[in-house]
Parts: sequence; C-alpha cells; structure tokens
Amino acid sequence: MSVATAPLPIDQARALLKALADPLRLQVIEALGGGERCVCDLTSDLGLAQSKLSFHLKVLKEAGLLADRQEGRWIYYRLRPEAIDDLRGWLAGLGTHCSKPAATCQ
Amino acid sequence: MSVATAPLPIDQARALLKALADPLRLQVIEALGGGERCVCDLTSDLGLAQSKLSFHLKVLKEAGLLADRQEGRWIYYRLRPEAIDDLRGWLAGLGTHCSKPAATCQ
DNA sequence: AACTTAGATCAAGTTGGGTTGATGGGATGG
DNA sequence: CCATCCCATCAACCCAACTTGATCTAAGTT
Repeated sequence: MSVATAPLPIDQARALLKALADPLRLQVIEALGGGERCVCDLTSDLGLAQSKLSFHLKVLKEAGLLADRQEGRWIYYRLRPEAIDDLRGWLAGLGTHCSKPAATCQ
Repeated sequence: MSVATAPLPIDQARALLKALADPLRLQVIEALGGGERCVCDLTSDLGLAQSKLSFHLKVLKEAGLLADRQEGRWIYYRLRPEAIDDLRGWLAGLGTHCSKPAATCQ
C-alpha cells in the first residue's frame, strides 16, 4: 500500500504541469521511464543538441520531476515517481464535485 | 468500479498537460471543480476580461477538458472528469519501470 | 601541465501563445 | 424591429520561454 501524500499546493501542481507540457521534455520523461540514463545517452538517443537537452533537464529537475547523480564525469538522471504521484493525486481531487448542477442564470 | 481506459497517445497527453499548464486556466478548472458554471459567473468570480476568459475556455474545451451547453443566451461549462482520468492513467504508466539502473557509461 | 571529454551556463535571436480592445452574432425583451 | 445582454472571434501587440552557438568548469587522460 502507498502512503497518502499531502495535497499539493496549486502552484506546485502548475509547476509540474508546465514542466511536463513540452514535447521535448515529455520525450525525456518517457526515455527515463525506462530507467536511469546518462546525459550522453539521452543526447544521442533523442538526437538533441547538448545545450538544448541540458536546458530541459534543468527545467525538469527544478520542477522536482528528476533527480541526478554524478559518477566520474558522467551525470545520470532518473525520474522521481513521487512527483508524478503527487500530481496524480492532485488531479484526482479535481473531478470529485464537478457534477453539481449550475445555479440557473437569469 | 471504473472501466479501464485505453492508454492515451503521448500527443494527447501533451495537449492535456499544455492546456492545464496555465495559471488562469487552472483557476477555471478549480472553479469548475465545484460544479457547472455559466460564463458570466466565471467572469465575475475570477475578475477576468470577458474575451480573456473566452479564449481560455476555448483552449480547455478543445483539449477535451471541458464540455458546454447552451440555455437561452447563457452558456454553461463543466469539467469532463474522463479527460482528467485519462491523464492520470497516462501519468501512472510513467513511473513503473523508472528504477531500472543505468547502463554504466565508459 | 596540456589535452580531451561530459555537461552546465550564458547571450543573442526567434517564436508560440497570452493579452487587450474592438467587432460580430445569436438570443431575449420591449 | 430595435435595444440589450451574453459570449465568441479577430487583429495587433507583447512577452516568456525555447533555440542556437559559444564559452566555461570539472573530471580524466597522457
């Protein structure tokens, strides 16, 4: 069983959504969905300019979606599934009361 | 119990994320989380210019996050929780294999 | 120490997308 | 009809964020 996470503040939810809402970053996320990778592998797999990938990795990391570690001169990035779970939990709260009928305008 | 939804194509996931990744649209989503509302109420509740709200409602609707209906001269918008569930399901698939260790670079 | 490689950072250029104000169009009421 | 209200649409403007190419730093190598 999973531990219930505290409800995400809306600003943090938005930061996660914004970080994910980029086609290139989603490719990175999907690539890392298969496991930890070093930057050089991501660069060649996705066919990206090095500075471009570095820019997007930073965005994802600052949003809390990625973690990294250094080993020699290589840096390995991995997903932080907690961040994704937090966002999923936040999204779950949205639809719960939405079927309440509107007060009729007049 | 809920019916299992087909896995979302990545482009559609991105469209949903992009639509949600805006502070104003998130306010709209939250407001509609409480139930259906007409545009005039949303305009006054959120203190928005009418054309601005209309623009964002269109974005959300085209992403599949909102549905609307007309009644006289008023138009009521409501959340489509299926869209949110689809996105949640897509996010759930991301973290499942991400703990696989990286192949060591050398 | 000099060189090479992995990756981050920076400045300049470009653009997608949000904002603003005005106009258009359908529905109701007088 | 004519006026009014609700909402969508359009054009012009503006800006945050992405891209590009160059430079910088740190770790290894010789």
